Amino acid sequence: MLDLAILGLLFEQEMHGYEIRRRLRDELGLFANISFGSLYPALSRLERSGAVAVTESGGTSSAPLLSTGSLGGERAGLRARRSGATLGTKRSRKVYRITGQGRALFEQLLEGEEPAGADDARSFGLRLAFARHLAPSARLALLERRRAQLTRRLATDLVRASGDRLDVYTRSLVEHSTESTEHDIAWLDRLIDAERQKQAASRTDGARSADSTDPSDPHSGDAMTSSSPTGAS
Amino acid sequence: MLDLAILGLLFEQEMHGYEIRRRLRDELGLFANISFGSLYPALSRLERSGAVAVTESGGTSSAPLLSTGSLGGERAGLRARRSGATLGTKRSRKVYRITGQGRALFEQLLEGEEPAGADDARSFGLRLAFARHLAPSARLALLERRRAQLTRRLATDLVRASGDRLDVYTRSLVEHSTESTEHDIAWLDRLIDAERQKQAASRTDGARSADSTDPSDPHSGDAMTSSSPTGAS
DNA sequence: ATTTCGATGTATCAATCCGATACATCGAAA
DNA sequence: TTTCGATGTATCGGATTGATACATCGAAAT
Repeated sequence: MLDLAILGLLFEQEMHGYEIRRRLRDELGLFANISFGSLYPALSRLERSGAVAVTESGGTSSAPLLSTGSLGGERAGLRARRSGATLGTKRSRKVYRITGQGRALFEQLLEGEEPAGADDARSFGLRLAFARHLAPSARLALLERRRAQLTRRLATDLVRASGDRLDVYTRSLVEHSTESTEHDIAWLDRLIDAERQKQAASRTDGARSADSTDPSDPHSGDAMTSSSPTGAS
Repeated sequence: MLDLAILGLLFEQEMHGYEIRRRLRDELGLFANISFGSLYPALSRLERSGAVAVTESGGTSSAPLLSTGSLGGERAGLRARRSGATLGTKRSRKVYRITGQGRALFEQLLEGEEPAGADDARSFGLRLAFARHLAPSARLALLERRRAQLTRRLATDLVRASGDRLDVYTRSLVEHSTESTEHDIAWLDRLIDAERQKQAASRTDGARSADSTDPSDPHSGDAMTSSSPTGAS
C-alpha cells in the first residue's frame, strides 16, 4: 500500500524521506498526513528487500555513520544545487533511489488487483495517480474494476438502507453516502469514456503517441504492453 | 474509535459480537466490514475496563463460566468440549451489555473532539450516526467542527493542486476530490441549517419535544446539557 | 548578538486495525 | 447423507497511526 506510493514517487526521481512525505501530502491529496511511523519502516522494508537503495550524506555529530557515500563533495554540491527545493546540506539525510528490482515491484504492485477492503478509495486513488505508468488496457481495467466495486456497494447499500427505522442523522448520513458514491460513478464513467476514445483514436491513428498521456514520461505504457501477463512471481 | 461504535450499539440493546458486526455493516454503511481481529479485542478491552459486561449463553447450565482471561488452551478446550466433556452445549455465544460506566464512557467519547487525522470521515460519520444522543448544542458543534475541517482542507488543497505539472489522471483525481469535499460542505450546511431551525423552534416553542429527534430515545440530550465540560478522568 | 521558534530531518514506541486463518455449530439444499 | 453457506468466537502477523524524542538549520524577535 505505502510501498506503491513510495516506489511511484521514487520512480520519477530520487528523494529522501521527508520529501516523500511532503510530496505525498502536497501533490496527491491522498494520505493527508502519512505518519513517519509508517514511512520509515516502509523505507527500511523496501531497502531490505532490495527495491530501493540508499545513499547517506554526511553526519557531523555523534554516531559514526557509515561513510560509504559514493559522493564526495557535499559542500560544493549544496551550493551548486540551491535552485531546487530539494537541496540540502550536510545534515544527515538518506537519499533513496529506486532499483531495477524496485521498478519491477512497482509495476507488479500497480497492475495487481487492489484490495476490496477498508480503504479501497485510497488504494484506487493511489493507482490512478500513477495510471500513466500503466498500459492503456490495464488503465481501463482499473477504472472498470473500480466502477464495478462502487456499483456493487451501491446495490447492497440500497438494500440495507431501505430500513425505515433509522433516525434522522443516520438516514442523512446513508443518503449522502449514496449520493457521493453515485457522484463517484459518474466521474468514473467520464474517465472511462475518455479512455475508450483515446484507445479508439490510437487504433485508427496507427501507433502514434496516442496512448501517451504524459509526454514527459519515458515509459508511457510500452514496458507493460509487452510484458507477459503471468509475469513470474 | 471502534469502542465508540460498539458502545453506541450496545447503548440501545445488548448483543453478541457477530451481531455487532452485522449492525455496523448493515445499519451504518460505515465500516464496510469490521474485522473480527479488531472487534473481539475491542470487546475484550471494554470488558476489562468495565464498560461492558458479558453473559455467556449456550451452556445447558451456566456452570463453566471460565475465567474471562483464560488464555491457556482455547483450541484444546473447544476440542474437548466437542469430544464429549461438556455435552449438549448450545452454540457458545457471549452476549454483551453496556454498564453504567460504559454509558459514561460512551458520552465522553461522543462528545470528545474527533481526531483530525487519517480517517476523519469515519470518525465524524460515526459520531453523526449517534448524534441523537448528543445535546443540541453539542450536535451543532459537531457539524460546525466538521465543516471547518473540510473548509480548511479545501483551502490547503487548492493552494497545492494549483500546480500545473500534474498529469491528467492525478489532476482529475484532485479535482474530483475537491468537488466531493464541496459536496460534503453543502450537505453539512443543510444539516446545520436544519439544526439551527430546530433550536430556534424549540426556543420559541418553550420546551416541547422540539429537540428530540428520536422519541424512542429516553435521553434526547438532557444528560449532557448539564454535564460539566471537564468531566473527570 | 543571542535567544527563540518553526521548518526540516530521522527514528522508535505502544496501541490499534486489518486480512487471513482456524475451529465449531447449525439449517437447508443436494 | 453429505455438502454448503451462514452463524459464531478467537488468534496471529503485519501495516498504520499518533505521540514522542532528538538534532540541525534559517530567520525573526529581543
